[in-house]
Amino acid sequence: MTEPHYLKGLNEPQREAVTTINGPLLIIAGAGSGKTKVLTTRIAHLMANGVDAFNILALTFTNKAAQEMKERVEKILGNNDARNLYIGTFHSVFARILRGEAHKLGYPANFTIYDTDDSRSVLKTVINELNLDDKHYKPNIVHNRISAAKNALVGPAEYATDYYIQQEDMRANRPAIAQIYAAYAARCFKNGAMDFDDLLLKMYELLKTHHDALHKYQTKFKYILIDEYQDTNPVQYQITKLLAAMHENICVVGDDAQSIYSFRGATIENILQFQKDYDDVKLVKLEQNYRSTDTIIKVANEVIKNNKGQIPKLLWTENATGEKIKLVRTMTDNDEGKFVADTIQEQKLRNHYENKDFAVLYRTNAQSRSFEESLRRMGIPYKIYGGLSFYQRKEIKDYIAYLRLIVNTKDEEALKRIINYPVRGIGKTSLEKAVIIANEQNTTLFEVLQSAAANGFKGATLEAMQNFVTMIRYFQTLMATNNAYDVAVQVGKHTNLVKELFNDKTTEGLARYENVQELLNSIKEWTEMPDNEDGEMVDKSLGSYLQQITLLTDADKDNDPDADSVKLMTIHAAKGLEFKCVFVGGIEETLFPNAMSINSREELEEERRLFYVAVTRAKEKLWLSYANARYRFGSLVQNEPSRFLEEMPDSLLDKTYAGGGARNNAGNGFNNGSAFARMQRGMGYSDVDAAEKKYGPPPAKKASSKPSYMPATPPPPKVVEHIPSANFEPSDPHDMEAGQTVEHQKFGFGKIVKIEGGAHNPIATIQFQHNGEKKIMLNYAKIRIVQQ
DNA sequence: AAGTCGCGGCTTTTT
DNA sequence: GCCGCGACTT
Repeated sequence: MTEPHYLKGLNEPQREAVTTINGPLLIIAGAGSGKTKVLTTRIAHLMANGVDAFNILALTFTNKAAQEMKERVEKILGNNDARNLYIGTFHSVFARILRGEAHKLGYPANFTIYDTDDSRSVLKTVINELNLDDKHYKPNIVHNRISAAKNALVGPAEYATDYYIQQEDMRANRPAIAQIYAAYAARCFKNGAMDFDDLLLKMYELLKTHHDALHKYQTKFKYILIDEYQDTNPVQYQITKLLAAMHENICVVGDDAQSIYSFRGATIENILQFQKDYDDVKLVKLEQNYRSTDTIIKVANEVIKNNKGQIPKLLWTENATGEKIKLVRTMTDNDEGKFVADTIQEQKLRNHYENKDFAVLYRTNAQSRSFEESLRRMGIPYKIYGGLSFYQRKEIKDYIAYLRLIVNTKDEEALKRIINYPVRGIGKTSLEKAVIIANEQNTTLFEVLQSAAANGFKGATLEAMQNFVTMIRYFQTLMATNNAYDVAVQVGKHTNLVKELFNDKTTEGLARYENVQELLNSIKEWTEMPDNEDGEMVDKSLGSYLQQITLLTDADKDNDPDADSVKLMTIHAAKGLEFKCVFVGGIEETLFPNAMSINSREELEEERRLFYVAVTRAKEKLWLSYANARYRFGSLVQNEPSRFLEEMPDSLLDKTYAGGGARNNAGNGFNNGSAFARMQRGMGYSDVDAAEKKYGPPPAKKASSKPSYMPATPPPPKVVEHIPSANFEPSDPHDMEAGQTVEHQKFGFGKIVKIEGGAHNPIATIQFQHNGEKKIMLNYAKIRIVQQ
């Protein structure tokens, strides 16, 4: 028997993973171990052995990954049978299923999908209606809490009665969250809307409560594959368990070392539980890395071994040793940005890299700014993933709100957003009145507007409401016979939305107009794209469009993935990706590991896994950088180098200094003095000596440096010099309170006037003897309590 | 009713 | 340092 061509080039464990067709299969796949190749080849192998694509469900982490896998399967098989695969993210696959089944749960088929902003907005409304203070019950805090509950399969009733949960809410002084949760869930239902978590939760409910639906999908999905299994949460686990129960042909792929989403309920327990839930789970480990140099792999291994509790495995590679990892210290975050831009320029010239070979990774979105600025200044094309997305822009949200309302008039969030935009004379007062009536009559806001006369509205307001309703109704008739794009164009015309923006000739107005045009183009593109995935229907309706648009991940929104540009993103967003050259920035205590995560072993280990993910994105070259000080909340804050840096062996590192102004950096061999160290001392930086001891003297500024490369950082304001006492030992911020006499490392002695800002980030107002009154962030400043 | 100004809160990470 | 919100203005 001849071996199928696609098995050639697979190593032994890969081959085993691919050819194990039946039964539960757990693949532990280290970073860069050919996981995607295994998954796609396995799907191809299933199909080559007679499995119908209709019977395969594959759950991936992004829709883009799904698309790519589909294409690769088609390539392997040399036909287009793969188009019938059911493949996508958990959220988009379930949204698609729910669209057909929503009526069973009392939702309209065209249910709206609320993104995080929508959820918070609804929460704010609900919180105010319950006469609670939204300053205390902050919508995002409440939302996180509700989201966590949903992901753990805890409904409102159980939430209210669970002793442990209630204790937690009591301790946080937020006892009414249970009440808010119930009201929020009811409001979403009334609005005909599901939030992100509902897409999972309602899918679970559907399978749990509707036996016919369970049977239908169990029968359909004879083979199930799940990627990034370490990042699944309990709802996802339960859903896939239900779906797989009939055939038990379930293959999950994950790497516990890359589990980085516990904050949204993911747990690697799912991997361990998997082995308990099924009999005879076959375990395959993919440990050979094909992506990175040996040095990168060694460093990654060294760091991750500091975590306790892992599934035993060792990543190894036959790849070349490669260069040492460049560990770079800079003075400020702006210098860090300049260093990255300079180095990219240099590497392009010297080693013929292209822009797209580079990625800049960071812990928080806020860090993108300094990189962005430097790259722009150097004229290097770049693209930022994440942060404020296209669809979060006001003008886009407004436009989409119209489309949402047309599809689902129950969607109160959408209605409120556009009822008076553009201005049509339905002001705040009238709207509030209508909301009250809707709540009293337990009907929707749109229905109140529809019977505005009967509800006592008069004159111009009445007329405006009637016109508005008539217009929306008109769009709905269009929708019955037109595709998403045609309806969207008509909306723009009739509402004057487009004209209004067109007439705004300011720069921002112009940008907004262009954004709306881009939106229309993208709708057009979507409408014209062939979409016969399951061969059942070609649905180019507005409702279908809206449901998929909300679920696009950042990677999916990249409309030109082949563009030659440097890529900037958080490490989370870089999961599953690889780049020839990687910069990881801001590797400092309080940033990475993040200050929020240093209080428990679990959280710290997740930060370390995140660091591991960052490092293993690099194929050829890796730069790790940290700044002595960086701007945070508008002021310069000093940070220690990250503890993770100490976990890497010196022998694999190439430590350099790239202070503000150094044009040339890594490995340039300069070593003629320490002008920068002196300059830093003069500017009041205190950690230069320590850093020099640790990392050796920094190379001096290159004599020919252009003035434009001088530090952009203004010198800190003059302070009256204070020499800390000999026994200076910073006190715990939690021990500080108003009235105490304290000593600040730099500002000297003073008295705490008051402390604000909550326990997580206390800010003290301190009256100093010689330096006036200052606001000090206690988490960062070094302050000693002198006298209670 | 709409626009302007100043204050405060914010920074984890995302579907 | 930026964005959103509320208060205040026209």
